[in-house]
Amino acid sequence: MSEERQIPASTELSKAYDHRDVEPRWYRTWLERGYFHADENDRSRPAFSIVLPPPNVTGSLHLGHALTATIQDILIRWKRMSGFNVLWLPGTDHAGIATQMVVEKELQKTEKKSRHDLGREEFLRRVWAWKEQYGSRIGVQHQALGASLDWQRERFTMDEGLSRAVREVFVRLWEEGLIYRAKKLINWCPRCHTALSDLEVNHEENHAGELWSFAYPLADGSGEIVVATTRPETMLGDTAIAVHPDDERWRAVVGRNVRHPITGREFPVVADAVLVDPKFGTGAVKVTPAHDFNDFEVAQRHGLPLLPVIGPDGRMTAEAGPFAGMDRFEARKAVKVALAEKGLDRGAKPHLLPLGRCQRCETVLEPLLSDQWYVKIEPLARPAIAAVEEGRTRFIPEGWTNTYMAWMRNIHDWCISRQLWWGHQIPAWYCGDGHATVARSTPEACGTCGSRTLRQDEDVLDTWFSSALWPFSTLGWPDRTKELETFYPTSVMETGHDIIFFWVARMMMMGIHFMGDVPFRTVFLHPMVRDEKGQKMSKTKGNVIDPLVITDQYGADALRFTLAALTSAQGRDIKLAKDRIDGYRAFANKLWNATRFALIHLEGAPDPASAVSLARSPADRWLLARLARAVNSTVDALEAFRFDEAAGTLYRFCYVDLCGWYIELTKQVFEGEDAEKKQATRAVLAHALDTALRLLHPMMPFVTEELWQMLGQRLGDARWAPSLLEAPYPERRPVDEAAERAFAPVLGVVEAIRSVRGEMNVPWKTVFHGVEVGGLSPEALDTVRAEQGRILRLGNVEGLVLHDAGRPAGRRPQCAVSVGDGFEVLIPLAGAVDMAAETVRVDKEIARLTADMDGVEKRLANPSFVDRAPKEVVEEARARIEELSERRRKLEAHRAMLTGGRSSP
RNA sequence: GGGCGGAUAGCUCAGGGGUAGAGCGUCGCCCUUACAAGGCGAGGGUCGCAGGUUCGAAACCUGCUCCGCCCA
Repeated sequence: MSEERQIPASTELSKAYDHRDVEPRWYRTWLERGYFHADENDRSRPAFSIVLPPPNVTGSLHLGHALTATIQDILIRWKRMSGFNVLWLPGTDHAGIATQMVVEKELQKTEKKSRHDLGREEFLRRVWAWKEQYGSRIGVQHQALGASLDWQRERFTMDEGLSRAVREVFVRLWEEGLIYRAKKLINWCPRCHTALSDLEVNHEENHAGELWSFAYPLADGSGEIVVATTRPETMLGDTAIAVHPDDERWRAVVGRNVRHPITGREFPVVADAVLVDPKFGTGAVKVTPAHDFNDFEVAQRHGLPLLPVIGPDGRMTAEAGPFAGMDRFEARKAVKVALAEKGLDRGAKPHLLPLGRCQRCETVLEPLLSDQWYVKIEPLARPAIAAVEEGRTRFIPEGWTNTYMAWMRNIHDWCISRQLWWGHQIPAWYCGDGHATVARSTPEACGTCGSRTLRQDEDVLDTWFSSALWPFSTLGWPDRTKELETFYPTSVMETGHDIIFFWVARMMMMGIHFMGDVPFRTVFLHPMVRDEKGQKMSKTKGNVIDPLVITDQYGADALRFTLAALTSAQGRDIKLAKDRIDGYRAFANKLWNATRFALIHLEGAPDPASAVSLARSPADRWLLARLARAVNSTVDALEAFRFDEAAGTLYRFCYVDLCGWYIELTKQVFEGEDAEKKQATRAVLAHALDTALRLLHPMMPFVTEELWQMLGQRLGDARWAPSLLEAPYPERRPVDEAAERAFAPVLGVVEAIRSVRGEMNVPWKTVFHGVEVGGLSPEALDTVRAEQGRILRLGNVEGLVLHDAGRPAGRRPQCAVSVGDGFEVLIPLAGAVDMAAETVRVDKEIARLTADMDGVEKRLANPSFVDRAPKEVVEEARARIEELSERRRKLEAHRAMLTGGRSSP
């Protein structure tokens, strides 16, 4: 057991915490002991499950992923410690286009070959080899972050089981009529040579282009129609001119023909109220149905022919006549020249236009007419909308519900075929007559005509098609597994809000359709991580940060805590500044040193569980009350996904209450002779540290585990768990508010003394002699008397004079006075400082009190405030005035004394 | 064009009708035997602008300005 504990036998800790030594050691240990592995057969405990949204296997994690991993791991570790049967399932997706491109590029570089040179089979072998070699990078990164993922269940969208799920889903949807094949306009990337779904298009808002006008002559030579375009080359595929039906200017030409100035084709002028805005330009619009989505609609409405003039490679087709074979952008220039030569150029002006680009390669997309496979979305979307309306799945922050709904209600059919090799090949086979046979396994014969010469569809499915199945395919579907039974629906889907449509929406549709229940109960959408200047991180900007660089430098705990502290449930973007991470690295060091202090003094400590019963001193009871408050608000915060609040609460408790006050207060006890008091202090200190480390563990797993083990060893507690992962998470408890109130005067007196010292620049070494404390209530007097040793210590005071309850602290020249709520402190300064400085200090304090009073008095002077505000508020204001004026009165008396003292020394 | 956020201390952000907060940075003092990756103290804000509701607005309402995002 002791060798398993992984700690040095010595209690001599180094002065500073070094994450480099601690982090890898613990991760290995946790893994070896199987803490991350979920038990699908354990139904005795409630389940809590998260499937990690699969990152792209070719990629490496960026800070957005680090945030995802951190938040999920916080939830997972918290729930695991809270007694849930926890599953956190890792994996990656095959990222069709991205991976294929990476391997193609590599192939081009090293062997000067294209994938076509290799052939499909050999190329795929290379992709798999590539995946085997580099696909583990993401796992390494997750481990460095401390993610407690169940690696034994790691999945990949292209592995055998998931491929079976993909095929099953495809065939079933086909059989249900929810998958179909059709020739439509789609977004096409001429560089990647594939169709893309709407979501894979990057829209550039205001591309600086030009609006160029030219004239179409009427076929009968009786005039011309001037139209404007941002894409002159498409005029080669025009099949109509459209005008608005109510436009008087053009009414006469509707139904007549124009002649194409280059190809000589004749086509009609049509009236279309949807497409044409009569206020724009001449009010006449050219119509290119085969290369524009709006024009395509016009063609449907008016029965116009579709004339593709640009091919899949972005070059002009034979239909483009003299321009055939020319690149589309070359053709743009050439067409302008050709029309100008014919005297049809009517000028150009600068114009801002929206432009669709390929998400992968930034190439300007081409709307292209082609045969593709589609999922009919509406029947799948309807139940997915209902599930959210009925609250079966809930979004946090709630605001994203609207985004989800809006998209789901306007959703188009989903183009799922991609002209790639890397991916799930579509399980459809064609015979010589073009009949399609869709099947789970390679069919013998055509389902329509029985032909035995079949060729499988060459296209593959959109990667997101397989990702959409992730919440159940990873659990063994289509088999009915224990895993599904135990862990589906998953508890939380945690991802970025930019991914609502890609993952969340599609997983919802597929999960409901195939499992009969939603894939997750809660969707938590985290903010986007930006750099410290607020810029989006992107490869092109070069501001992407590898989480490993950060964890090396600052430690995973510091990075995790920073990310948690910046994640409010408000959804604001995170600007990640290094200073902030550095600050939390210091926090880890603080915990380290607090534990180091504890280890020195905890020898022979009683069981921390006895802390509450042993604690008697006001300081002990005060700390336990503060601890209870910290426990409660941490648990509240975690339940509400308020990671910032959880982090803030724990940071403040550890820094301020535990280290700043309590540990300082214990020094006086540990240096003293009161054995009983020492034992109580040890119990409280050990209990507070134990509890704090448990509370912090989900956010800072490494340093807490290391310290907790040391604490356990020091305490010699045989029941101490071998890992913090097995220790129960602290539970909500009542807060001893009386203890907090009772101790306040002690804290106040110390602060008053320190404040005088600080403001008057009295060095710490200068001891204050004969400090008097007065103006105390009987109860406060008892507390201050019981804790006076601590005041001496924390104020560096010798000889504390406590006045009887209710009696003031006395008035003497050569003193500083501080008046708080329910106490006053008199500090003899003779010889220590200049009395003029004290006058300045007191004047400042009086001015502050006066300003505060003015505000409250103004309110009280308003009769309608006294009349109409709630009684408690008015009472509070009155009490406040009382207190402030009392304090001011005392300070003024003191000031008079100072002035007198100075004039007659 | 439609929609959603945001604007609070020098920076990064909480707060959400009743005394303006935190962290970091800044300034001053201090190597105080857990920690200089530290301690103590201090300074710093007409809560984007203009109206309105209210006894009372940073918060609620309306409009505006700027910034960001999503959708078409």
